[in-house]
Amino acid sequence: MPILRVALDVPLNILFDYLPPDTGITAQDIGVRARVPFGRNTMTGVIVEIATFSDVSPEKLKRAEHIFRDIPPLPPASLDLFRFCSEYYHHPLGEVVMNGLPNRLRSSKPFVMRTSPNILGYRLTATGREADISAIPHRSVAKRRLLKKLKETSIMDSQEAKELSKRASLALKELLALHWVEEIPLALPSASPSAHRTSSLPDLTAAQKNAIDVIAPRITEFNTWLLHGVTGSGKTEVYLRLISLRLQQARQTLVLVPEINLTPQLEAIFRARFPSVRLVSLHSGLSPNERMDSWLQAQQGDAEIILGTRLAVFTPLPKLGLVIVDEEHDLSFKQQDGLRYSARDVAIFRAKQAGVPIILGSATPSLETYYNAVTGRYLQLQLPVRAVRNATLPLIRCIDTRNTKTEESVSAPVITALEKCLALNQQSLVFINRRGYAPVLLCRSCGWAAACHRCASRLVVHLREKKLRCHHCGHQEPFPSLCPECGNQDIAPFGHGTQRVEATLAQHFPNARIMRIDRDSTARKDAWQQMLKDIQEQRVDILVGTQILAKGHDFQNLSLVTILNSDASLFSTDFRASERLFAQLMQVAGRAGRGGIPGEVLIQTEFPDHPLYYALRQHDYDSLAQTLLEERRTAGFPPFIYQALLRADAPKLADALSFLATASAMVKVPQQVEVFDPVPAQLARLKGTERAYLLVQSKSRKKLQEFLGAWRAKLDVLPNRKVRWTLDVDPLEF
DNA sequence: AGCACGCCGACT
DNA sequence: GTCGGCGTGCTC
Repeated sequence: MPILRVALDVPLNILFDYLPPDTGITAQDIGVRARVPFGRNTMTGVIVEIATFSDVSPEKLKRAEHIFRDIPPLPPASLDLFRFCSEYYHHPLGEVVMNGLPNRLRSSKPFVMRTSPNILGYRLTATGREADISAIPHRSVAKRRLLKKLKETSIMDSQEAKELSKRASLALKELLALHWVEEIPLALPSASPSAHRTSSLPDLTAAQKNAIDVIAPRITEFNTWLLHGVTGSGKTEVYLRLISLRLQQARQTLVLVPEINLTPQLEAIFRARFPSVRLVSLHSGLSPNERMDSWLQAQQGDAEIILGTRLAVFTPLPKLGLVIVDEEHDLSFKQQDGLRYSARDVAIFRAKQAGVPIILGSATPSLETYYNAVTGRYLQLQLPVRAVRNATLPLIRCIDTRNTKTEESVSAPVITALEKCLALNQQSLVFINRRGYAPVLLCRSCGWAAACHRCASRLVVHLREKKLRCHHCGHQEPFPSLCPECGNQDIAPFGHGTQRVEATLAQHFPNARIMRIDRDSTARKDAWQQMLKDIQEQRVDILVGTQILAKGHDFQNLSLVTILNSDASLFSTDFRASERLFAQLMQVAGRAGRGGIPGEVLIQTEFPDHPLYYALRQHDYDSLAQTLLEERRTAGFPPFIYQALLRADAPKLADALSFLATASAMVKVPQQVEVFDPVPAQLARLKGTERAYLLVQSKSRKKLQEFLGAWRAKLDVLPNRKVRWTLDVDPLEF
């Protein structure tokens, strides 16, 4: 009797064995979902193995209830990918597998295959053509519009229908029921290479051409390529040409981007270049059905370009031919809870597994990636100049705030530069990476500062909303009128955020059109897209905003960038702070002067001689990267060492710390592996739970992995009252 | 993670 | 005398 080995979404590091259902199973059922009894409930999991025997005693074995054969099974490559992630990140296989599936496949309801909305067409029946539109009630606007349009165009797809009215799908259903309209399958958009637009492609720079010429002959083999291009150097164009190559060979391309924000823009660019190609996007902003549609098209090999955020890295892609990770240095590729994977690293595994190239693109590669490039593990290609004719890198200057007065955190040279920009009708960007009005509310009498009661953090003043807010847990409370400690009225916001800078600039430039862009102002659905449009269409003069502005956008008429307050990160205890600050400033600075008008960047700082600002002024990523790498080498930090954290959360910090101490004491630490003392996390309390961690590191990734594996087995059986723990391999935050 | 079983405090 | 607190143990 065959035994089904099922991966279930439970935090247990085992598979569960089941007898096959009465309907039987076949070898083809590896990789399909099964509904099984589990404890008192039933659960849906994935069959990852079919065995001939079970170690579980026969009387305990239950019978699987149902095998879902509604969609094709997950291919062996996907199961291997999940197994790799489970082993490398030391996370239960069941959680890894179920985390990789769209929600619709995790439920215990069978998935009803509906015809994809894009490929259904509608047309009038004979009855429909004779029907009298005026007989339709006037308030049925959707129905009227649909019928009118159908009479004009004879066939339309559901996409077009939706554009006519939000209620189109409902109206269509009614019309179908009346037999006025019928559904017809439309031919899939043709994917023939000849359909690609080949005329009027942009001219390539020499460096772009070189990059393509170097990669193209090796487009069918695995290599990790670092495409290191300055801001505005046209990395996207290189992606497009390489994708086009693979499209001609009927291969799929997976494109990973750091944020949802960037998908619409990139999607538009890709669709414009490849109008007849099937492109799907995959990110957390989709509805369960949309996500399911995209996933299915990808899994069946119909979608040729898959554009998504980190979660897209788990999509089965039978014809994978190329992987692109844009802005590879971005932190958001690392998941910060549950399965703590790095989508960039998982993507490299996938490329290797499929034997296809992967392109890591960035203007400021992570030091890990850079190090791999200089040591030759990755192949590096440079794009050193901007792609737009006459566009040069902006001139970067520092304003020494030790001897230049600032008023409300803005110095006179910045004001002058903004004035000049306004006079020229060019746009400017004021970067301050801190949203809200002020980062802290202080009592000047007793020194009290408003703090979050659930987190170890200060509350941020949001003056416009008259609220104090915690940026970590979202808690908010009304703005107090007196100090709650001493009753004094002398409480005042201290420091500067986007709201405050916006207010200051509004006073200076009453006639300028100022737009604030941060998570608060872009929270409303589609707000950011609308704001982008306003910027592109020159309805804004000065942009005040956070890092949202830093990423990937082309503002053609933007000539000035000012950076107000970035010194704090210079002397942070986090050894990655400099790397991040540099990347961020380089990205923001890179917004200036992209369209061919000369750009200027002003940085207010008390440390203009700091090597980081020096490198920034020279646009010299390499020399700073070399310096930082040397520092990391001497200090024994990554990439010269491999790290992992054992993280523990508990209501009381002492419990978390003592759990970690026990965990550390119960294991023999092998040669070449170091285990450090438990310490409270940087943000020691978050949403009411105390957090601590323990650092483990080794020069040998293999030794570290072996140790973690053995340790985890012991941790699994360690009684952990009140404490929740996880392993974080290759941690980025401490 | 759920979910039950199980043994000790304040209530109809 | 019960209702219910959350400690401990199990899930094929």
